Amino acid sequence: MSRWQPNARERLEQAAMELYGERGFEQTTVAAIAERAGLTERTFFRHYADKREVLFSGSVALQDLFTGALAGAPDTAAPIDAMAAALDTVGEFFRDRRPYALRRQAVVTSNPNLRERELIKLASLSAALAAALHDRGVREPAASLVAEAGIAVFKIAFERWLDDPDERELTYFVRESLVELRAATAAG
Amino acid sequence: MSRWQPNARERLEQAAMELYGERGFEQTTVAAIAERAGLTERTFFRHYADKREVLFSGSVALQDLFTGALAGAPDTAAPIDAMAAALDTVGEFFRDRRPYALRRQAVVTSNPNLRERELIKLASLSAALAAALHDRGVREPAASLVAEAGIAVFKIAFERWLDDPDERELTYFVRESLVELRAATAAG
DNA sequence: CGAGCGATGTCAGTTGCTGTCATCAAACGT
DNA sequence: ACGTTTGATGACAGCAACTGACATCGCTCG
Repeated sequence: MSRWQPNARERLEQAAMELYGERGFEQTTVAAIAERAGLTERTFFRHYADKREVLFSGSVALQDLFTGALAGAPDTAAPIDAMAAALDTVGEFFRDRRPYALRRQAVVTSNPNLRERELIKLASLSAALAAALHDRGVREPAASLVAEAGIAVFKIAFERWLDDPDERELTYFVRESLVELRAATAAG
Repeated sequence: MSRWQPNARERLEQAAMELYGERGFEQTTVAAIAERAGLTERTFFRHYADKREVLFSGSVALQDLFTGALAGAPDTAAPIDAMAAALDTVGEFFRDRRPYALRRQAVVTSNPNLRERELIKLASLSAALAAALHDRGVREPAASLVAEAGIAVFKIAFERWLDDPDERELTYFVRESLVELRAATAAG
């Protein structure tokens, strides 16, 4: 038998989500999270750089999925169409994850520090998408603009998806937002 | 004669900019900023909510300028054209501010905490722009999408403006980026 | 001229976060 | 089979960000 229980990171993440939800982010000490996970405060900081990061372990997976889908689009696809395909893939990914996303979003949006962290994760994602577009031969500033546009569509579609009482799929809102963006920029 | 020197906030901001530039953000203590400004640490926190905020006092002015310009566009202008007009106004605003913007951006981009703060200021600006578009009768999700697109254009144009060895004006890059965005979203 | 206000100072306390060293089970090499 | 190394954790000390409570004292207003 092992000296310690396995899955330390998972336990820390679950304890953090619970406590941030119960008492709020500011009112939760790292010591309390560690205690609920059966670990010490020092060990928390070995797994996560700070108190916010514990809610963002999934962001690398999202980034890999997103950039992979973008790179996997047909070479002949225009940048915006490759982005549309990648957005569809990401929409699929969240198909069964709405309950968790709802709980998590409630915690994140209720605290400015967590919102800041979320925004920098999206900025990192945007930079990765721009790099993937460079690999497709897209030049600046088009690559960065299409990347930012994709992130904007994703952000707004994601919000609307979580708010939707009819529980339509994320893919629906992603497509809706992309159509709206194209219409809005084409006008005038 | 007054009991204290006037312009405490200005002195704190200048001291902070200097020290963040000289030693870096992390290596600068709030006590050191306060000391250079001839004040105490406690007084620093009476003027600024935290160590980062001292670099962002100008963000409300930018937000007011941006939303005011958007609201001031002709009623007949399409949302994207109103945004284009507002972006031009903002471009003008920075005409003589490149030297300061360069110094400040060097400090902000060199520290993740400051980048996070900058991103949440831009998110707040985006929300204000979306609200101004609502006032113009634009509905969701178009309002938020055009707002986000405007911020994306501003961000990318701003970067390119600061990097430009030819020192062309911000307005030039704003227009360039907007044209590129329209071309990219129209394709396909 | 006295009362209250407002900006600052002083001080103690909590908490996020880091450096350093110790511990000990498991994997590894011989 | 046995010593060694490794890797995750604990224990502890310490710094700096931030907060609450109370004191100070010029200035303004009546």
